[in-house]
Amino acid sequence: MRLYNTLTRSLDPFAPQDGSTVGMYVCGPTVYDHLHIGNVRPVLVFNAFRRYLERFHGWRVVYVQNVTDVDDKLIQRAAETGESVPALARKYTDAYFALLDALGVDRPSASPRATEHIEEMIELISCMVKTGAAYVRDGDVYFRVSRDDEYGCLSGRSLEDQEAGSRVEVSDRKENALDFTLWKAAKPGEPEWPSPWGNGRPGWHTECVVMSRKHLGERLDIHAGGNDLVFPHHENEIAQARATSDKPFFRFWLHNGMLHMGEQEMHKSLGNFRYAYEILEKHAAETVWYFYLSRHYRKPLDFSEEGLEGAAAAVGRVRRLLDDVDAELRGSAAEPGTAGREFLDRLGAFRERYVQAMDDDFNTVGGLGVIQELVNEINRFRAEARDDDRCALRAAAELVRELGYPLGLFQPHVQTGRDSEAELIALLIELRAELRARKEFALGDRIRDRLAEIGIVLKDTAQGTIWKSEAP
RNA sequence: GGCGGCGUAGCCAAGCGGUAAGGCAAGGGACUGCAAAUCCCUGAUGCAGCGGUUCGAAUCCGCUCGCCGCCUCCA
Repeated sequence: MRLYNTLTRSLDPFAPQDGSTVGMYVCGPTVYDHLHIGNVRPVLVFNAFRRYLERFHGWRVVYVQNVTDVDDKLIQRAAETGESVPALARKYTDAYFALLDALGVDRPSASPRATEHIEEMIELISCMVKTGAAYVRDGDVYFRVSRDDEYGCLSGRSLEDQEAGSRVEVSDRKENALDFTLWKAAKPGEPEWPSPWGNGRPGWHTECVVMSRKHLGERLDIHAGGNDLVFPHHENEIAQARATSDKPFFRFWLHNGMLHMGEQEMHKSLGNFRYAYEILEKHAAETVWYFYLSRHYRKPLDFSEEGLEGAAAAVGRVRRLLDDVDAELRGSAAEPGTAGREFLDRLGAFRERYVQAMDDDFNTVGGLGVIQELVNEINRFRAEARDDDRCALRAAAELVRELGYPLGLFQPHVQTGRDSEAELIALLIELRAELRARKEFALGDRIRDRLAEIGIVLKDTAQGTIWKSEAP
């Protein structure tokens, strides 16, 4: 497969270095508030990516996503609400994991906290101070960008370029406006840890270097995050990695596009944001996945209620097909005839085209298109297939579920009903068929209506009446 | 000022030099006692505009117009 690599600015062929395990690091949340709908994009996109690598390439994926639980924003928020920083961090860390669960997102292989790696960060910073890659000023420590010839290699901007722009505020403490903070001296009341430079806390850019190395070791395959992190965050990570080791850092840098509200990027400081949990109050998780993955991950995505409704309709059409097939084939176990086998032979091409799209820089939109075409194919077969071929629909439905899995779509509902329930419903359907044959429609409709009231929906098809239970 | 992105039918959107996927919405038809669902049919002679390269361009190059992002914490 090939992936667009921000580091090389080109589509590069990708495979894990050791041939079997992919080490992946995705920048996670700063837990000072609930995740907003923009934060959800990398969570969904890279989780889908992880699932795809595991299921369709057979690679094991070690997926690390950090939790930043000490930071200026957290301190500020705590001061506003009167809570302690750790309490605030715990509260929103819990909310973050609850959101992952609600979305049906897999838990990361590891979710390292910044506060659990203070010692290691101090070690790394000490190393940079020792070699002159960093310098100390009144209890603060800064990275010295002038010592790094390759600074700017990720974001494609030279030091000269940026100084010319000079939008960066010049601090009298820094040697260069672009020098960034590695360690920040604590003010009274702020969270603090002892260090060789006095009490303080680490800067944001150091934690990801320490935690990715610690949890991935040599498997630094992919580093991912929003494209707003390219500069300065990821640039600064690379600079620190280069300053502290000769070993190569991440080979692939993947960046998702921003979520827009109308014409603008959504941003808390603009006040045009919405919390992610609000969306789940109105829409199923599956709808949310479909919406986010129906646009290529590198492009900006316009958030809209209409978009979500369109996604819900698209998901619903596939869901109904799968539900109908499940209901129709309930209990049957036969071998398809010639026409059925021919139909199944045609299906392989859909899987191939799906993989082709997904392997091409994770083109989930193309993948979704293939699934929709597959659904159309199944529907056509379903409309004309003879009875002894219909069992082929089961394998077709399985294929839809297989292709949908990485995208968080079309997985079977948890089965809650009991066999006796199914038998009772079958009995009622039988009675209703008898009544309809006698043209006693009023009584027949009453059975259907009463069942609908308790969540059992009947549908009369050319192959007889099928039923399914509606999720409450 | 530097770096980068986007503009494809009513709406969303793929496409990466070989003759415009897919979804949503809409209309017509079939099926049906009624429901619900499904199936079939109908769509861009054209991909912001103008030039250029090519046998061939939505796709490459140049210019123009419009929109957006990063360069400061931000997914």
